[in-house]
Formats: sequence, C-alpha cells, structure tokens
Amino acid sequence: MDIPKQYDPKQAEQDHYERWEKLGFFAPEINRDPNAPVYSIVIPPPNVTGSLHMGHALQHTMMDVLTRYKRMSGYRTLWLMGMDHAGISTQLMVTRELKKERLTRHDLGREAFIERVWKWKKESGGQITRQMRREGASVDWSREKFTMDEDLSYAVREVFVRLYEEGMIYRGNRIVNWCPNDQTVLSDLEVQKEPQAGKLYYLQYPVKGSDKRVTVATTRPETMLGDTAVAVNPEDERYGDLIGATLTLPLTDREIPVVADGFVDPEFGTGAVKVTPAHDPNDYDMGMRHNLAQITVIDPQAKMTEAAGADFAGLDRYQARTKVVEKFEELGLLEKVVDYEFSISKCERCKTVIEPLTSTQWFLHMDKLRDLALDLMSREKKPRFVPEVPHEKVYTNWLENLRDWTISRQLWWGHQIPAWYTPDGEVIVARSEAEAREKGGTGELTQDPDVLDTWFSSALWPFSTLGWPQETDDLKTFYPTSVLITARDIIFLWVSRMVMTGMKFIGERPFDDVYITGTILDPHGQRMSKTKMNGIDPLEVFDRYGVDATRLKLASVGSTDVRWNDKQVESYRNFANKIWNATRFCLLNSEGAAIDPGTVKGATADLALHDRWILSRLNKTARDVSAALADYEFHEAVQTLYHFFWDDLCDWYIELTKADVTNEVVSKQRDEARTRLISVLDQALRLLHPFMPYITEDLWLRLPGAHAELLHQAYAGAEPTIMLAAYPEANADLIDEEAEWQMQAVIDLISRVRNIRSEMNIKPSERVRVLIGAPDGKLRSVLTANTNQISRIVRASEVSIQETLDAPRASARAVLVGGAEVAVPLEGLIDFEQERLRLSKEKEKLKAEAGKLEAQLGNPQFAERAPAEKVAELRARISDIAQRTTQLDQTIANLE
RNA sequence: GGGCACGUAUGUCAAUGGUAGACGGCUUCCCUUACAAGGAAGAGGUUGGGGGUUCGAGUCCCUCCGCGCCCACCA
Repeated sequence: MDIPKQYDPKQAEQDHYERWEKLGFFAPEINRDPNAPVYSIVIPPPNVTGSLHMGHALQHTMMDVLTRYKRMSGYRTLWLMGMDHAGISTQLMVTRELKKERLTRHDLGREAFIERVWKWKKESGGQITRQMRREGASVDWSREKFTMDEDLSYAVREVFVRLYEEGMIYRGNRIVNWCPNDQTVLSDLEVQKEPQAGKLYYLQYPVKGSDKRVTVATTRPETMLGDTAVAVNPEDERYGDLIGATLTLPLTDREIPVVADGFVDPEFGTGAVKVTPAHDPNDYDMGMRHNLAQITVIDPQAKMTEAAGADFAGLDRYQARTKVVEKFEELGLLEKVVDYEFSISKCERCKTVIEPLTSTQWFLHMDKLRDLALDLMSREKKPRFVPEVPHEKVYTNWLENLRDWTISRQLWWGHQIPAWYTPDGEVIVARSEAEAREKGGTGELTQDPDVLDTWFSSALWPFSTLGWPQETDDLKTFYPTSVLITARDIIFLWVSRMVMTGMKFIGERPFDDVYITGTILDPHGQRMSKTKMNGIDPLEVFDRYGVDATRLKLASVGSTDVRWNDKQVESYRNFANKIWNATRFCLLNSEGAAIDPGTVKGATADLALHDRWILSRLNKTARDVSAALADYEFHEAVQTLYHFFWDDLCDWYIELTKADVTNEVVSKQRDEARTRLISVLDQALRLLHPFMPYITEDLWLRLPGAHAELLHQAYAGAEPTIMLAAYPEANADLIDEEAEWQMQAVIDLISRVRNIRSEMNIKPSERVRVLIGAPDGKLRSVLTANTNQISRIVRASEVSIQETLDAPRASARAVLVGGAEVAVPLEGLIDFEQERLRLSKEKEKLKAEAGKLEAQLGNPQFAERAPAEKVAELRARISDIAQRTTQLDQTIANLE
C-alpha cells in the first residue's frame, strides 16, 4: 500500500463532490424511511451577482454541519439552495456592461433590457453555485430556486393581490427616500446614516409689516426656496407674539406663516425652524398638521425645478446651495455660518446622498403583520434566537416601532407590480393581465411600470421555494424549517419579514430557531469590505489550507466577532494531516481486519484497559458533540472532536494498541486489535464528517470493510459513502468512569517518568529502570496489568511494581496518585542538589494549592452553605494533596 | 440622543456562580519504523480599574476607562 505522508486536500476535494451530487445524496429522497424525522434549512439566498465571501463561507459551513449531522442521524434532510434576483445590483451590473457598448437601458427598451439581464444571468450569474460546490455544501441542487422563477413570481403576485384586497397594500403620494443616482425610491432600511462634517447656516426671514426678522438655522439652505412656513415651539416665549405672523420669504415672491408646533426644540439653533414639506420628512409631517402647501423645488435628478425660481431652475442642489447663501449674504440676511456635524442619509448601495421627495409609490401597512410576529414571540417565544441576547430584544423593539414599507422601486429588473390602470385611471390589482382584463372589463390596460423591492420576494422565501400557494408535498413536509442561519445585518430586512409573511400566509412560523453568526473581521479588527479591499477570499484560503481545515476554523467562529488569522486555519490543516497519518498507520496495519461497528457497540469483559477506555472516550465524545450541536455550540463541538482525535486516539490509544497491531506474527489477537482500531477510527471519521466532509470520505472509503453495510438503515441500498453512514450515538453503558480513572493513573505515571527523563536530560535512546511503590492494591494491579505498555512508551529496561518503594538513593523520584511513588535510578547521573530543588519546587506548588483550598474549607460558612457535594469534593482534593505532600517530604528526606 | 455587546496568557479565542483552558507563538530535547504539518517536557494569568452581592465572582450588580455594533425625525 502506497500512501503519501502528507495529506493533499485538493485531491480529495476533486474526487468526491461530483459523485455525491450525481448519486443524489443531497436530496431528501435518498432517505427511504417513511417515518424519518424531518430537518430542513433554507439558505439565505445569495445575490445572483454575488461571489463567495467569508460571511457566506461561515454560514454555509454551519448549515452544512447541521445538515450533514442530521442526515447521518437518519433525518429526512433538505438544505434548500436558491438565489436572489437582487434588483438594483443586477440591474446596475448589466447597465455597466451596456455602458461599455455605449448603450443605456433606455436605448434597449424595457423588454430587451430584461432579456439582456436573463442572458447575463445565464452566462455569468450564479458564480457562487460553483463555489459552493467547492465548499462541500450538501445543498439539494435538484430543488434550486431563483426568486424570479415563474412559480416564485406567481407566489409574489398572489401575496400582493391578497394584501391589496385586504387593504394592507396601498398606493399613495408621500415623502420617500429617493436616490438621484439609481433613480428609484428606497425603503428606510436601504438608507444608511453617516456622520458628515458640514455647516449650519443661519438665515434671516423678514417679518411682514415690521423691520423685525426671524432667524432660522439650516444645513440645507437650498431647500428654503420650497419653504411654506416657519415653525416655533408654542411654549417658546421668545416667539409667542410671532405665531400667526407672516414672513416674506427671501429670493421668492412668496409669503409664509409662522406656525406653532410641539416638534420644534427651542434649545436647538434659534428655536425657529424653516418648514419645507416637500423635501424633509419632519417638515412633511408638520406640513400635514398645519395644512401647508408642498412646493417641490428639487427634481428626481437632484436639480432645482422651475418652482425654485428662474435664478435657480436647472441648478444642481449643491450649486443652488452656494447660490442661495451668496444671495442671502448680498441681501444682508445671512446671520452666520458655523461648523456643524450632522448625519446624512446615503443610498446603501451607491452612497449617493438621498433626496427626500414626495412621490407616488406603493406601500405596505405593517401594523397587522407586525402584530402577528409580536404575538408569536410573546406566545411561543418563536423564533428562538441564538444567542437570545441581544437579538430577541432588538428584533422585538424594531417590530414595535415599525413604519409602513415602501415596496415599489423604479427599476426594470424585478417583479413588476401586478397593478393595471384603465384609461380612466382606475387601478386593478390582479394575478395576471388576463385576470385584470376580466376584472376591469376592458382590454386597454397599462401595467404599473414599477417593480417590487427585492426583499418583498425574499420575505416569502421559506414557503415560496416549497411551492406555495400550491399545497405541495414539500410545503407540507419541510415547512416550518428547522433553523435559519444568517448574519446580524438582515434581521430586520429579512428575518422579521419572513416571520410576518409566514404567519400571515401559512399561519405558522417559518423556522424554529434563528442562529445569528458573528462577523469575521480582518486581522486588524476592521470589517471586511470591497471598498477597503481588505476582504479575505475564502477560495484562496481553500487553496492554501484545504476546504476541510477552513471549515473547521469557520465552524469554531460561533456568534461573536473574530479577527481572521491564517494561523488558526494552519493548525486545522495540521489536524487534517494528523487524521491522514493516523489512518495511514491503520491502513498499513490493516491486513486481517475490517470495520466492524459491533466491536465498538458492546464492551466485552476481557477487553484491555485501553480498549475500554477508548470506547468510553468515544461515547463521551459522541454525547458531547451532539449536545453541543443541539445548542449550536459549534466551537465546543470542534474542540471536543479535535481533542478526542488527537489526544485520546492518536497520542494514547494508537500508542497503547501499537504493540498488538504491529505484531509481525499473525494471530487472532492481532486481527482483533486491528479490527478494534479500525472500527474506532471509523467512528471517529463519522463524527468528524459533518465538519470535514472531504478527508473523512476519502479515508473512510479506503478503510477495509463492507461499506455498503455500514450505512444508516434509512439509506440501505445506497452507494457507499460516509455521508450516509450512521452518526455515532452515545451509549451510556460504554461510558466507563472506572476505565477512565485507571487510564488516568497510567497516563499520570507515564507523564511523570517522561518528565524525569526530560528534566534529567536522559537521552531518548537510553533505557531506564522504573521502580514503583504503590501501597494501594488496586492501583498496583492496574499498573501491573499495563506494565508492557508503560515499559514500551517510557522506554524502560524494567518496570517493577511493589507495595513499598525500594530504590537506590541515587534516583529521581515523583509522587503519583494515591500515595504511590515512582523512582528512576540514575547512578552517577543525578545531581542531588538539583533533584532536591526540583522536588521542593513541586512541593511548593502543592502547598500553595493546599493553602487556598484549606482557607476555603476553613471558612465555617462554606461547610454550612455550600452543597455537601462540593464540600466533599474539596475534602477529597485536600486529602490527595496532603498525601502527595507527605510522600514528597519523605522522598526529599531520603535524599539527605 | 437612546439601546446592546465586548475587554481573559505575547496573539486569536474558550470557560451552566465551584481547581481559569485550547490553539498559535516562545524555551529545551528528539528526524523514535503513522505523522517534523510530528513527538516529549516546560515557561507564561491579581481575567481593563475600583466598589458591591455571595460560603465562593472571569461569570451577577454598580461605577469608571477603553474598543465596537445597532437604532433614532433636533432643523
């Protein structure tokens, strides 16, 4: 057998995924058990324009771990993959392509443009689907969805119509967030606030019929051209007599009133506020309260309109600002300009400053939907956020303060709003044009040109992807889904909306749990971003360290933010190599053996200590990993597996069983030892598989054994793969505390002797005599039973175990558990002074520990109030330390 | 302006109120027939400061310092 000494991840990554996919292992249909429990996850649909970044890799790893774990545990598992049409992003992507051909989308026209987008999608979209295959993601490709698919689009129209018919969707003219660059309205969630260093301009407006002036402070002087009032606080004594007065609005021929409104903060600025209802959300509300006119002075291109006056019409908003300020200065009406930092709203995508405009749009009333989500939380505590704090509260708070959702967008790429207008301007909302014609009784219909916010279709994802509004088997089987795994930043945009629509249209929660992952920051603690160019490409990391190692690192990220560090991936790469070589050892010594799960399922009385011990460790590991995954403690699961494999299996079990396994003489005993080892390895690989799919599959298939017979019964008859092998379940009967204690004693002895060898600078090649005095009979028999192993591992020429120690004075010594002592004769090698120092140091350590413990026990209230179990535990520890200390004292005395 | 996290070994991170750990790095020794991407043995901590609750605090409470995130209509 020829196996390289180093693991090459690329080979395994190339060899298995295609086979898994082709054989249908990812699809729930692979499960033949009609009574199998169900586990389902819908993927947060990546944008069709997107490529894999660390955040994806992180989420996908966690989803895949859970999916593979549940699949191996016999669940009917579905991890549903799909992509989002990503309205603005995709439209921009294609618009940019057109620009290279010196074309605009308007040159093509709507229909041709949309065709072009589909063409782009077909040719260049969905890069991420290839990258996800590299990740090893076990998503069911046969059910892959796209938010613009015909069936999903139908679901969108169905929802729209139903909400409209219930009066929850309405069309209205209101002030909205407008992006002058993208030429579309945006929802509040797509607007980003950024601090901005700017100026606060103090403008004076003359009072009509008086020489008094009122000073208002503003960050946007250009909007004064659309002012229709000045507002003051009704309680503000400074302005009491001005309320109701008329002001002459400079630069225009208009006169505006002074109104009283509680919104105005007398402390800020001058206490008088200019009111521009058409260009500021607050002013808009104030305007509604006081019946003020809305004068639109800025157009959708962010240029001044005719209404701004001849001097300004056509100017850009910032040019207009300069000009307004100049004019005020000329007129002597500019009181002062001060530096001022405020926050400015920008388009999340293109960073253009948002212009608040009044515009006719479609809105969704959120009150009733919000209540559905809030009720679900208060009644059933669903969804269960993990971690609960702070996400549940943030989610609930946000819902409580929810405002109407602007759902229309002035784009071409997306779900066109299913509303048609008759020549008379009547609005008909319908599932199709045919239905609209029928409803309207006329064929002359024009469909609303707008499309829906991308998040509108995303909000339906957990049920639209399963076939709703049809009552499909998939919908019945997989809804509600088990868990949603996603990042913090879309709790509002997406999670909350799925809950609301799920409750509204299915009447049930879309998922039980929501696991919110942490964020992976760059090595300096900065967020990774395209603009900062500090992103770390997961595919490069895959290339350098392998997919499995990267997944292990990602799985241990958990829910707190972490800084990326290659070193950690490197250490998991080393771990993969360790797995490789441990298996290599087993394979090199596998003749006469085959995987036999039976050998690890029941302990027989005549098993050696290390065999009983590894079974105990194995079952504890299975227990702990399952418990950790049940609580989404991925980090804990990884640690448990890592230490089981490396420490327990490699460092100890393989070493202890080596003598039997590598015996050159063919024997039943040798074959049994080999079978046990390979069977333990089989279990270990299965435990690791959800985290490290490639290496485990690669190695597992090489192990001798009838692989097809090792599959979980739900997959009987499938092609062999570790993916469908039963996930090890803990058997409490095999957790053997007695064996663990005994093994610990052996490990302790070996460590002590190794320590002596190291501290005394004994050459590795040199054999030593190991003399043990163990007054406790049980310990004595445990050590005696393992003399061969001990001797082998510490390279002893002799291991002698007596009731009392009988060793030459010139020996290095150490104290063991239960008052036992070990001595290594070192005639001529030992420096007595140094040995005394070494032992004294150890004694000091023990004394310090004993001191702390005794102080605790000495506190009368401890014994009184602490649980009896804790007190007993403490007493036991103290007595053990005392025993060791006494023994050390004697040992030191003997050196004198 | 509100709200929420976080601060633990040199680095990155763990620890249901009960002996503070892991990995990396560092020191010493070893290419011992699975693995030098390895083995063995070590060093390294008043858990950001201060106060409190408790028999017992990294963990709960208060406060200060530091870093970060989210929400918000002070022009």
